[in-house]
Amino acid sequence: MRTKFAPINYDYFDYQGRNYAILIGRDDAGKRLCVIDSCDVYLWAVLEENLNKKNIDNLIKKISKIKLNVKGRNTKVEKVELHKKRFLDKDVKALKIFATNYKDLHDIASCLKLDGITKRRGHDLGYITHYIIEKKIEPLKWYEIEGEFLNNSLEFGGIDMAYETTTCLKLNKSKEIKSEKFNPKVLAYDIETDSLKIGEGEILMVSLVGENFQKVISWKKTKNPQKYVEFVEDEAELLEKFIEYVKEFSPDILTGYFSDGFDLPYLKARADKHKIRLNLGLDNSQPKFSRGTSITGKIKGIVHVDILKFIRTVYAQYMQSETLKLNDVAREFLGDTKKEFDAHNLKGEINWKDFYEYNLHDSVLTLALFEKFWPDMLEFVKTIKEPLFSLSRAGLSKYVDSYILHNLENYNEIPERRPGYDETNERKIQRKVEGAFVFEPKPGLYNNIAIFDFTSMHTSIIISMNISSSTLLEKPQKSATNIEVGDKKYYYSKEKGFFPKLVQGLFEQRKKFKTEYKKNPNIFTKARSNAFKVLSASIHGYIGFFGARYYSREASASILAFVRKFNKETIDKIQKEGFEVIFGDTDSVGFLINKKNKPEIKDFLKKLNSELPGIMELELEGFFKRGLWVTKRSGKTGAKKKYAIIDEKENMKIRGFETVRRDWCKLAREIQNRILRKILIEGNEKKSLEYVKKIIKKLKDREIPKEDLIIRTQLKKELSEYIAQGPHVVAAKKMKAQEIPIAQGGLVEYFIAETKEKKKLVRDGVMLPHEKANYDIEYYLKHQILPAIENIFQVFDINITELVEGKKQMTLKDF
DNA sequence: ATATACACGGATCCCCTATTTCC
DNA sequence: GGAAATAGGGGATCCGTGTA
Repeated sequence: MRTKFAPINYDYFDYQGRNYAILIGRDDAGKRLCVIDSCDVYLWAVLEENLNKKNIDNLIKKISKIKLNVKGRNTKVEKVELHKKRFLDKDVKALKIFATNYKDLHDIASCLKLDGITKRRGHDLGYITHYIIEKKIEPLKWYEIEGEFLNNSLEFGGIDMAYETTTCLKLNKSKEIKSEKFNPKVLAYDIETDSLKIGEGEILMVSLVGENFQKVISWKKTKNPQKYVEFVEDEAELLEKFIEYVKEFSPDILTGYFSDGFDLPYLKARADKHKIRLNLGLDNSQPKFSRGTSITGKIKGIVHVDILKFIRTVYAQYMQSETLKLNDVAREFLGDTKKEFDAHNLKGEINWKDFYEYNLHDSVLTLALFEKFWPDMLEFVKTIKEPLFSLSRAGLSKYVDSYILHNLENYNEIPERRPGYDETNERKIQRKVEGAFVFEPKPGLYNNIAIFDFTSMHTSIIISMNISSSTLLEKPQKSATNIEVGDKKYYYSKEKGFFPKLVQGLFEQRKKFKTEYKKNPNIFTKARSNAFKVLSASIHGYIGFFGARYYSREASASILAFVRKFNKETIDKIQKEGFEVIFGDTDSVGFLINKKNKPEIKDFLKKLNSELPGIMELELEGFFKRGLWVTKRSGKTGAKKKYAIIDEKENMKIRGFETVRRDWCKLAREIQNRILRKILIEGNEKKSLEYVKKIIKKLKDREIPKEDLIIRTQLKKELSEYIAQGPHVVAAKKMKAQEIPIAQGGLVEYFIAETKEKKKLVRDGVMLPHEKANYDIEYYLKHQILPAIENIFQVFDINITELVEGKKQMTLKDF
């Protein structure tokens, strides 16, 4: 039979010792299909350079005879071929060694420690990645396929019968076709429990939300519930009903928010308790949880997506919100928030109807978030060619790694291996490479500033200077690009390496899709542009990441040395042109334009650009009306990575100041923000002083609401791991004692209260938000407000601390 | 385990010295 | 008068969170 098909979920199974890929997806009528296919499995053995034909033939003969029995499985070398390949930019002869079962490639590789073989590669990709590379059947793309029905057949041990509700096909042929976007069927879910510890409480209700589908199932009954609420007798029945509805809806994707870490394991634990099979899988199997630091829940045939993980990988660093809680993320991306309901305080009277609504709305938000990020996930899946499941769990290094692996054959390259345990540790303990250059600013308030910055600086250096692990030359060459790193000098080949070429491809596509987005802005062009932007920006981080296949400390150090060199040279050139440089950090430079007009500055920029090599480019970030730089808290030197600027339209950009830091209380942040704004708009500090006086009076009169005094700090490690007992550690301990849930990664909230004892330590005054106590006026004045504004007034030669404290008598009236 | 380095700044830790307290 | 306790100064370190 012939049909259209888009694969969503990839899995594999063994039958008679061989591997088969099992692809679950949809046809163009929306019907679910299960496609079974196989591919050659092999690894590469790179040969010594000077082997003659006879040596090679002997080697092939020897290898062809390898037979193994691993865990009761017979596996053998089935075929050996000699190929001309490239490995790390060198021409090599390599043997392609085919074997029976992918899982045995490691054992085959151990048999290949033979004379004449220098490297064994390509057996650590994972079967699914290997399959996609081999067969080019990529996730979420459309194919026209031909195959044979498996109708209760015994082929493959009757696997089609396990997938009883699904049509199964054995694939014969496939061809990619251009077609509409793929629209998956998505179901979001969320549970509410009376204890947050996995499996320790009871599941009170569960909500399910999909297209035209809203359901809350609960055994906590009340009169006149909402239409979407369905009652069951007890928790066991709730679980059964949940399974039933998931099966009935039959989603491609089941999504939750933090569902890997909470909802799915909870459901499984409670099902186990009631001896119910949580048979959500299309083959009626139960979810499987991977071990490791963070749990991952996998359901056969359905892609379980914990949307939180994708957001954390791709968006967290660009987000405004200070936590990744559903409420904050929904507010930022959807403009919607959770329903008001204290689900953690279930003592006393519970308004169940509110609770149902709260539960439903969490799923509504989760689905909305999924839909919001679906274009992004789709584009990433297509770009890195890995299935949605692995994409949604991977970090940026995995994204880059996958992109490289799936593009290697364009360069006839044999893949490099993942570093082993020892190698990883060795890389970790290496001294850090020197990073970027940061110019020390001269504190002050300045007018008319221009800022230049390099476009994708690290990436364009990799491309322009041909930097990678394999283009690094062992010996100096006269014509080669070279760069001094410390007391060493590294040389890079003139001949373009596959890695820089691959990065160039990425970079050019990034430019192309950015243009496409600007011409035709919609969510899909935006997502595509963003996917390439994120990937392109992650390359340098990848090279310096200890787990990377193409890790190179030398390359990373060289890139950073070039970053410093170009930044310093640019600063030099700008100064030589007669401008005063105010700040510079990594890839940007800010300077005073003085009497020069904008076209003159732009001409100057053109001149600078004409002197840059390769694809490197300096661009105008903008003209700014005014900017403020302050001193460090200690000493008189200018503080780096801390400034506030304002453009002609009075858009303010604040970097590094306490205003943008979540571990300062709202009061301090707001005062600082208002002061910065007043100063930047008016060009002086007069009105700000008045404002500060007003606030300090309010503070002293205890008129500041407690909410503005709450300090939020993340608990980065386990409580027991802390050496220093800082205020947030003490607060977390208090929470534990009061049975308020707090775990590693959670946000701790507290305020500082007056204490009777002659206090020395801040932590002695730590109080949780709900605790009743008088806030410590002195602490908030000396440790929050003054530190936040002191350096700003310092610029105008005003000692605000002295004004407030030192001359109390004189200023009593003022304050 | 899951991209990098640079930087700020609060709070505690820890050592030292001077001063106070105790017997 | 001498030993022990205490205060406080200051650098080192821990820690979290920014910028790029």
